[in-house]
Amino acid sequence: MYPLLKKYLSGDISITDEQFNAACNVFHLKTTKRNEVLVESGDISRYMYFVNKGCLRIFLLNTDGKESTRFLVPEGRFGTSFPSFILQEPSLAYVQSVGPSELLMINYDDFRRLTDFLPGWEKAYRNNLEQDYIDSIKRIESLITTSATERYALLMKDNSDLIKMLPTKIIADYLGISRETLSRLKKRV
Amino acid sequence: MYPLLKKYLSGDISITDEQFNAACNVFHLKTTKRNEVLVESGDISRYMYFVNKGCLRIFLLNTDGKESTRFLVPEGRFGTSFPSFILQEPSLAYVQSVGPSELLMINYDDFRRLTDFLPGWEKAYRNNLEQDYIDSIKRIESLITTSATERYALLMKDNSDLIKMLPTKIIADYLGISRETLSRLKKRV
DNA sequence: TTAATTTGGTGACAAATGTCACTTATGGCT
DNA sequence: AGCCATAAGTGACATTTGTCACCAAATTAA
Repeated sequence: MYPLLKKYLSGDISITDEQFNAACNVFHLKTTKRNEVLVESGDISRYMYFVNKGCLRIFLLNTDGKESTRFLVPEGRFGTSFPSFILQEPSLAYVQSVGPSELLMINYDDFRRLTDFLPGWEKAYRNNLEQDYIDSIKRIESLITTSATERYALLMKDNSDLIKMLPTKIIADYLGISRETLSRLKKRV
Repeated sequence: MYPLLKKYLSGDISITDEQFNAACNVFHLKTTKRNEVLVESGDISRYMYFVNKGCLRIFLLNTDGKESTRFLVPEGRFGTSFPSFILQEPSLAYVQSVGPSELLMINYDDFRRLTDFLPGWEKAYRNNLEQDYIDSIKRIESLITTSATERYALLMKDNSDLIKMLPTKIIADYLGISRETLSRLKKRV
């Protein structure tokens, strides 16, 4: 069961089925519908979600009703409103499944205790954090150094699968531009 | 010596002078001049720098010669070209000290081994990573959700000390806008 | 299947920001 | 102290992007 999760939790070293099963006890399966909201803005994000199938979206809603996508979490990765989950304080962002999804959720205390079951987790978690941080640095760089056109071209090159499966409006607010602007970029590029 | 570093390395638990001294052996003091470049784009960033005095700046240089500041590292924090250091691959960014600074540098292998000397480091490092990641998420949010005017107002509120000590052009490319635009914002806000 | 809703595209115009050229002010260095 | 290089400010104009209104296409839900 859940080979993606097992791979993710193992890190460098392989873990036994017993160890993995013990860890699995603290994960709960949640099946979501399209556009289902898992965390509302203002809630404390109590769970970390592993995307076994589907895709999560973390987004902000400003006072004018405009949405901005902070992150997209593809299959095989953990995601949640990270600042809220880690600090256990109210979330600015919403967490939503963009399509019908299969999530494995784990609460804060269990997440912090994962290391008790899983010998490789301490290091694997640190590596994942480092990689997520690096990804976010690259996102910052693209936002401060490139125009919308370049950002779209880059996303198309690196994440063409995301572009294919997600509606334009989500891609647009992930890039930090309006739907209309993206619509026009598509013609030019 | 170096109370700021000791505090940072300790994390939650206090460490003894002996433990700290052992750790100190792998740090080397470097005194830099204003605008001194520590890592060139294309180099592998071999050191993590602890800012004991002064301020570091991590910036990108595009083909037109325009600079963009990815991060500013204040006193009492670690900084380097993080993706390059962690992955030990060539850096896109430059690392520079904005004023005369006092840095404590540690090479990659020693950094990875810090945990051998310091009982609290594993956890402290993870906490710092989480916090740095959260900070970068907030930066992404401000870049995708707010206008230049709002970003400047927010920076002035949260980091007025940085604004005071750094030249306008650095603040401008940290915000991802041109010097001229920032100049005009200052009058309006 | 159909009706309703959502999404995507486009024109016209507005607003924000960038670019260039130039002047003034500042601050580092000898 | 004084010179020089760098930084900051500003006007005019170009470019990019956003906003609004509207229609077409696609997708969802009944």
